[in-house]
Amino acid sequence: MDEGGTGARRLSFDHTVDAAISVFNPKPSLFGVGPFRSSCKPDPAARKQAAFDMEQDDQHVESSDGMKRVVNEMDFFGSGGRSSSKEEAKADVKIESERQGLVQENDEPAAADVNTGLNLLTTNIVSEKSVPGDRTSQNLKDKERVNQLADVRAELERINEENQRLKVTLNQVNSNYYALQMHLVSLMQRQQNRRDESSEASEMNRTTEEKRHGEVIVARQFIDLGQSAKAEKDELSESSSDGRVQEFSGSPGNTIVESMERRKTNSSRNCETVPIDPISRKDLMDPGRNQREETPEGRPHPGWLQNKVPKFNTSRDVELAQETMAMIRKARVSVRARSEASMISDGCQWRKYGQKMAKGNPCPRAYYRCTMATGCPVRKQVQRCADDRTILNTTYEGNHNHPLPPAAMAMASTTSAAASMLLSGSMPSADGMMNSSTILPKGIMLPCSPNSVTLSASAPFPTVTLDLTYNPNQRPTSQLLAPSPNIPHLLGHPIYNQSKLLGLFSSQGIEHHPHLAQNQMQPPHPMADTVNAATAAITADPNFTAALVAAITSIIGNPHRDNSGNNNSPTSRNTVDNNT
DNA sequence: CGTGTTTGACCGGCGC
DNA sequence: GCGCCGGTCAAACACG
Repeated sequence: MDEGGTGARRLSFDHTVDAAISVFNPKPSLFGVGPFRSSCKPDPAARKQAAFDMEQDDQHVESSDGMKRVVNEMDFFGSGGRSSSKEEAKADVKIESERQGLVQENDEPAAADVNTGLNLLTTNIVSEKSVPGDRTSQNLKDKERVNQLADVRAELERINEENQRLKVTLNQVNSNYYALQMHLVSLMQRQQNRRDESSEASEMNRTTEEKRHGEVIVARQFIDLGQSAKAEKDELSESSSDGRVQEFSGSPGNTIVESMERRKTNSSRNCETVPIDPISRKDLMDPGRNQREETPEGRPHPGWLQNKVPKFNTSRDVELAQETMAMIRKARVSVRARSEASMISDGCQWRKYGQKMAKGNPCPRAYYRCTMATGCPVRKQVQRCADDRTILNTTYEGNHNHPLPPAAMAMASTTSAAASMLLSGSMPSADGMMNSSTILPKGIMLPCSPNSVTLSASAPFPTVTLDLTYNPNQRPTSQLLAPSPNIPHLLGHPIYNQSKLLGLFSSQGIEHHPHLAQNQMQPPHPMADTVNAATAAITADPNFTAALVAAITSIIGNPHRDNSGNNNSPTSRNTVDNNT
């Protein structure tokens, strides 16, 4: 079919999600909305299609019987719950364009393709008025058209079915992608708190304990996260455990959680595990709830959104969800990174609109506004740390209203997950660190940097801080670390042995610590092996792989991203180029 | 000339 | 009400 049509469908869906996903949504770029959208508009043959792209309601299409049918929008991903009349209306519209294309392909007389196909009976009427000698040939043409129409209808049905499948698959990929982000970032946070708590314990005991159970422990963490999703459904759908299994196994896209279930049954239960707070579990899925909440047609997306997201049966639920969305828009994500450059590179274009001297900090605070799209509300503040001026503190605020370039997806994904976590129920206190130590399995250590994720709900806006800085002198002696805590955790995964990925945050100061780069190349710590094991389990999932590929592509596929729209120092850029 | 930066002025929220 | 402070605006300026 035409690219425009496909683009329209994707655009419609992505627009839905884009409006609902938290701070930085990578999906528009992930699925290439822009090119599709632009490509479909200029085509005159697809003009009607493009009109539907605009999602203008109540467009009237005159059908063959002279009746005017109403087409609300051109959503080929429309759910099966829609009325059949709308389905027919869409089919009619689609057939028109199909028919036009076929007529031209068959090189029929010009008289045949003048008709736009809006009124198939018109030709018959005209033929009846024509001379009898032409009737035979005209009937043949009509029969041929009918045959073509039947073929086109069959093709349309097939394409619609494929669209449905694609829609489901897309939803599942998106859902798994974001769920995994939240899970992993949440995991990082819990690990941090766990580390704080366990610092009192004996280092030797913990070392042996982790060596013995590390793999199982990490696996259990993901298992518990999987359980969390399950438990959420339990609370909401009151389904039995058997029903849960059926629900998860019903769709291929839920294999992440499903695999967690399987691993749960296969893994050892030697680890001490305290059940995750149900509230926290439920809130882990908040972004999904938000996704669904802002579906334009007021109906949920299929796939995980139906499976894992609380259903809003009351206006209060909707109200709460709206409040959550408002919080997400207000939420801020702060990224601490070492950099001598004036600004870290995140792939976006920024325009400085102000600078102020903040109280208590001799370094000025710079205000930037996203200029990748007119009216993009995203802003960020950049300020050096007063204590350590090599640390750059970047605070993001707002939602991008435009597709993000691939280069911006990495940071966007990280901050998005962080913001989602921040606004989830994992934030127990009004102000302070997330205290989840009580819900963590004992002895779990993950390669997160100290204070890698800090949550604060203090006024005026909740803020989550991703600490990408690293000071080897501050490494706790009792800490069992993966190769380098300063390595950015792409989608929650520690990045080592991937030299190309070193460029991701190189402008954020890693280049200033050559030993870190060396460290990253060293064989992973035994604890890191456990992380790798868990990582491998997750990355085995094809849905995660797709999301991860998109993110990695955004990193290594754009070595010159730093040159776009920020004023990083040449040193940073050179480092990136060298690493890529 | 267009674009981005600089910088003083302005505004609104908040605490006293 | 006043002052402080954070955030934004917009004119002036710099740069390619």
